[in-house]
Amino acid sequence: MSPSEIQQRGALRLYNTRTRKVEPFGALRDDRVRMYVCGLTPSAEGHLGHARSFMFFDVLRRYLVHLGYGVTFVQNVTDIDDRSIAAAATSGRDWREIVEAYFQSFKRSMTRLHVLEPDHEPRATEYIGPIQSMIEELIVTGHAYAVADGVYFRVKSFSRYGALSGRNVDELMVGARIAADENKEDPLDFALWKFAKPGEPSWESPWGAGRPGWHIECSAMSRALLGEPFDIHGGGYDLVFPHHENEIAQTESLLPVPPMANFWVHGGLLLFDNRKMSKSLGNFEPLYELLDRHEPQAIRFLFLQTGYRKPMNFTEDSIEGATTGLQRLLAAYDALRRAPPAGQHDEAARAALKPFAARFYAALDDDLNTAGAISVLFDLGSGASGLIQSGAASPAAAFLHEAMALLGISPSERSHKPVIVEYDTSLVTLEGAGTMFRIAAPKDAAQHLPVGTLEALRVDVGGFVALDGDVKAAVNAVIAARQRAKLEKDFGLADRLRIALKSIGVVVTDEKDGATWTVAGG
RNA sequence: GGCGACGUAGCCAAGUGGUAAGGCGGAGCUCUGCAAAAGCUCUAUUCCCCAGUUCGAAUCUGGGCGUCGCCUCCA
Repeated sequence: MSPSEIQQRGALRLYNTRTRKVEPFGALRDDRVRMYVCGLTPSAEGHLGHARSFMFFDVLRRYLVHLGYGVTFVQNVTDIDDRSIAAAATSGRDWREIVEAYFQSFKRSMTRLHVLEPDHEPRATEYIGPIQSMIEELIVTGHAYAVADGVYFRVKSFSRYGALSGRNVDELMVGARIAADENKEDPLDFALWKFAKPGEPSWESPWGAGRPGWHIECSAMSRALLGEPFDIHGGGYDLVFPHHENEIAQTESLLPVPPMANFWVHGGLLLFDNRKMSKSLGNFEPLYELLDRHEPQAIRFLFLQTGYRKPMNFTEDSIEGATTGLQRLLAAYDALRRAPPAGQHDEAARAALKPFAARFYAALDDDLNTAGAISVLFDLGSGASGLIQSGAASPAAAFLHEAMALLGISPSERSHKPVIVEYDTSLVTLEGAGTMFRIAAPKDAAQHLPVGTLEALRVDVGGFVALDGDVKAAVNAVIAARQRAKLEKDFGLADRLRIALKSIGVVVTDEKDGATWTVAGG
């Protein structure tokens, strides 16, 4: 089903933190959406909270592309900050090495989660020039000043300070958690440039050797890569204040006409044990570890079943539920895909699908209600047998594929239907109660597959599993032998073979005309 | 102390004025050598509590209780 039949690009509505309303979304110019999403500060391993945020923006990006926009997606890397310097000091390693290691680990996790690569991934240290120019402009225009330990932004010089986060500058003082600093004119002022202490990494500047403060890199890099105003500025809710408030102050102080960004979009935080998952609180499991324990696509599926703006509590129960649900949905997709092609009821079949597609896209248009959209997919999955009978299997499968692709789910092959070949059960023996599994492929000599071999040969293809061809043939041969045993009513042998396959991670599922097998997940 | 969000079945969760989506789990049935999968059916007279507005409220207003977040580095 072509989206254009039922979709109008202007129907997308998005919550805008800047106005605190859900508003119709449109590109500012050229049919191109310029978006900047605050990325990682790689001074520690990424965690699931990062994954939630970046997966959401990934879906937003995919949907904008789907709607026909060109999209320029920028995600920064704040590769210099106090914590990576501190980590370098305690570990004795170079700070660049530490940052690079965490960043590469994070990138691998993003790939496993099917998060698309940003178009630009600028690093703060690569934009020292533009950062310094911006600071210079702020000094010249009276919005910044240099003192003994660095250059600061003069918060009181920007009248709209606090508008994004709904804070009142006078009341911010009362909180008493803002450390007074003898150098600063005002406790609220924040650093644009920090002078280096001995041994710290630094760059030369007109004011003194040092490094950029947090915030300024985003103002400078978004300006350099997207210009102003751009369409969407995103990040986690915890960035609303002070990070995004400060970005606005820096950028808009130099802008004749605000705003810096049309839409400000913030993703809800992920809780773990009902507490915020956070580096500073220390309550998180490294992302790469979690991805080893759980199917990455199931994590994605789980997250998309909660509204992106809501705080969400991650539990083992919830990920198990999502895993099961996703498997069922993909099973329905497989059934639709494998159904015999429809006859000539093409138009009727497409019409049968239209209500599903309409509901699906209506949900996404409504502030990216992915949870509602997924419920439509489940409805479609439940009705799969009916759709097959009415000859709508093919367009239904095509629609499901498109819908899941939008959500970043790859419904690629996950099961292999073996061809039943010539077999000879005498070639199949079991040794050591399933610890050693000797099998013979139809033509080849016997192969030995110790426990764990298949696991070792797993190849991740779009999150699902394909196997090396020889092993696949071998497994098919065993299954063929089992089919023979079943035909001969030797159910004892059939069961032993199934148990043996299971012991090496292969799950056999009988069907009327044969059997399919999958490699057990997890 | 200031600001903000949230509270829907055993669990997760959609739904912002019209009479409770969906998922997981659970129960039963069908199919099946067995197992699994799949299909069908059932699983909240009710949306934290109280008061109010309304013909009508989970949805709006006021009050209360609870949980969480931001105000300091944080996706």
